[in-house]
Parts: sequence; structure tokens; C-alpha cells
Amino acid sequence: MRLSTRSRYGARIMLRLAQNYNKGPIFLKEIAQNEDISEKYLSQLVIPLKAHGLLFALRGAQGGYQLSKSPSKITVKDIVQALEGHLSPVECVENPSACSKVENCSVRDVWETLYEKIAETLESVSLEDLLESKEMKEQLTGIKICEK
Amino acid sequence: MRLSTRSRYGARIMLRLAQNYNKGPIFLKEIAQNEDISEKYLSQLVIPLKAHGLLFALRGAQGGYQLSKSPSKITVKDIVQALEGHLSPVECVENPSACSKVENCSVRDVWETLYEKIAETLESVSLEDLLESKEMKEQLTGIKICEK
DNA sequence: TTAATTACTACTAAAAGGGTAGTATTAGTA
DNA sequence: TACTAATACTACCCTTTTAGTAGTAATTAA
Repeated sequence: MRLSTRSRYGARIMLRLAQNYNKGPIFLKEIAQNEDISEKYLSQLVIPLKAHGLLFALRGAQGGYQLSKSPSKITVKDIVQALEGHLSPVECVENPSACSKVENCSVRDVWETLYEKIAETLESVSLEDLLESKEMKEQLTGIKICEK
Repeated sequence: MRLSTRSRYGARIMLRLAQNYNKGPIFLKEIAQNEDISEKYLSQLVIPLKAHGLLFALRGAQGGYQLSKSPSKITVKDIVQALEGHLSPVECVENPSACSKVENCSVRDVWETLYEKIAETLESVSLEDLLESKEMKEQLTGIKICEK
């Protein structure tokens, strides 16, 4: 039940783009340096995010990436779904024909509930929320420094 | 974010044992045949379940496995935790020292909430609950047959 | 025209997933 | 005491996934 680095890195890419929403594109190189992740690897993660309409690219020199909608309209669920390919803990939840015992499988009911909770939880957090919480944390750190 | 077959099969083993609670041990062979899973594979899953005190074995001829506590006291969380080794979607949630950025990482907060929801959901379902739901389903199927 | 950027394709090493196989140990029973 | 049916333990193995690396092509601002 571990998320891959794809979702984790993806969330960090998106949060960085959210910080720059309406302020022009950002180079992947910059994000890679800031977040200390390989630029080549990030360039692969960006593809499904683009395919899902979460961001768009400007090619060529002075290009970069930008969110394609407001941070308030993009949730962590969108990001994870784009990068993991699915959200459900077992296949038969999203695709009942994957198992012939689906009809009277009580265990499956648990997995289905779990899926709903996961989806609900991730959908309840938008990039805007993350941004606010990030700014709060940074402010707190700032105060600490001043107190010294 | 997929559960491995270990948890899924494990839940089915445990549910079968719950059905026979206080009625003596069951052979793994029987469970394997009933659930259509390799007996050799199941024999590996049983080890962590035993290590976590969820069941115990009787060795030798006429041996088998039994739950070591009442079905009402064993939850799906216990089973998944025993078989997956962990419940958290990212390592830094259970083990903060895994990442140096833990302090002011807003993304991590989402993973932490997710972890709590997953734990809460799986803990809310006991083997007894599963048993009841299974019996309900079987009764419904029975009625359908009678109606024909 | 050049330099900086994204886009695309191929490859790879390591780990995890999902088992199989064989032997050792234990214990009920004839 | 054998025999047999069960669990216990150890080792191995194939396939898929993960987490990248590498190189080249296409695009475009300056």
C-alpha cells in the first residue's frame, strides 16, 4: 500500500507550479534543483499530468510548465490518479469483471469502502490548500528565526 | 496503492478460520482448495499471521490452524498490517527520520491524513463483521434459489 | 543561428510480487 | 514402532514494477 515516488514527486511539481500560478511558466530544471530530484525523471512524470489536463508546456527557450487550471480546482486525487493510473487498493473494485467471485465476496466490500475513503480523503485537499499550509509553515519558520 | 495478494488471500484465510472458531482447527489444504489458491503459497502467509498472534497452529497429523482470539477482536487492519508489513502510503509517515524535509513538508500532511483514514477504515471492520455479512449474502443467494 | 528548453524513445539495475520445490519436523493412529 | 498427514523451514525462480539514466529530436526566444 505504498505510493510510488511518481505521486510524491508529482505532488511536489504541482505544488511548485501552484506557487507560480499566473506568474508565467517554470523550467523543469528549476524544480528539479529545488526539490533535488533528477530532471530527466521529472520530465517523465510531467507527461501523464499533461495528458490529464493538469498542466501545459511552453516549448523552446524560455519555455516551461504552467498549471492549466486554478490551484483550487486541482486536488491531490487528480495528481495521484494521473501518476499511479488508479486509486483502488484492489483491481476488482474498479473493474468487477476482474474476479468471478465479486457477487458474494464480503472481503471485497471492505476494499470498496477503503477505496471510497481514499478517494474522498485525497479529493478533499486542493493545491490551494497545500499552498496555504506551506505558507503558514514558512511563516512559522520565519518567526522562529526572528526570535533568535 | 495496490494491496498485494498477500493481504487479500490472508483476509480469506482468516475469514475461513473465523467461520470455524471454537469448532477445532482447519487444514491449510482445505482452505487452499476452497479458495482456489496454492497451498504452498498460503503456508507462507500463515507465518506472519502467527507471528502477530492472530492464529496458531497444531502440528502433525490432524493438525491445522485456529484463530487465537475471537473474530470480534481481530480487525482487517491487523491482517493487512501483518501481511504488508506496514499501512502507511509513504515511509516518512511511520518513520519521520526517513526524510530530512519532514519538518515543513505540506505534502506529507496529506499522506499522514491518508494514513489515518486508511487505518481507521480497516480497523472498523472485524472478522465478526465480515462473517455476518457473508452469512447475509449466503442467505440472499439461498432465497434466490428457492424462488426459482 | 544559437542556446535553452520540452518531447520522445530506448535501455537498465534493483527490488518486489507471486509463486514453486524440496526437505525437515511433529504428532495422531494402526 | 511404523506410517501418514499435517505444519515448518529454506532456497530458489520467473515476471513485473520501480526508479531511474541516456541520447537524440523538435521547438522557439533572443
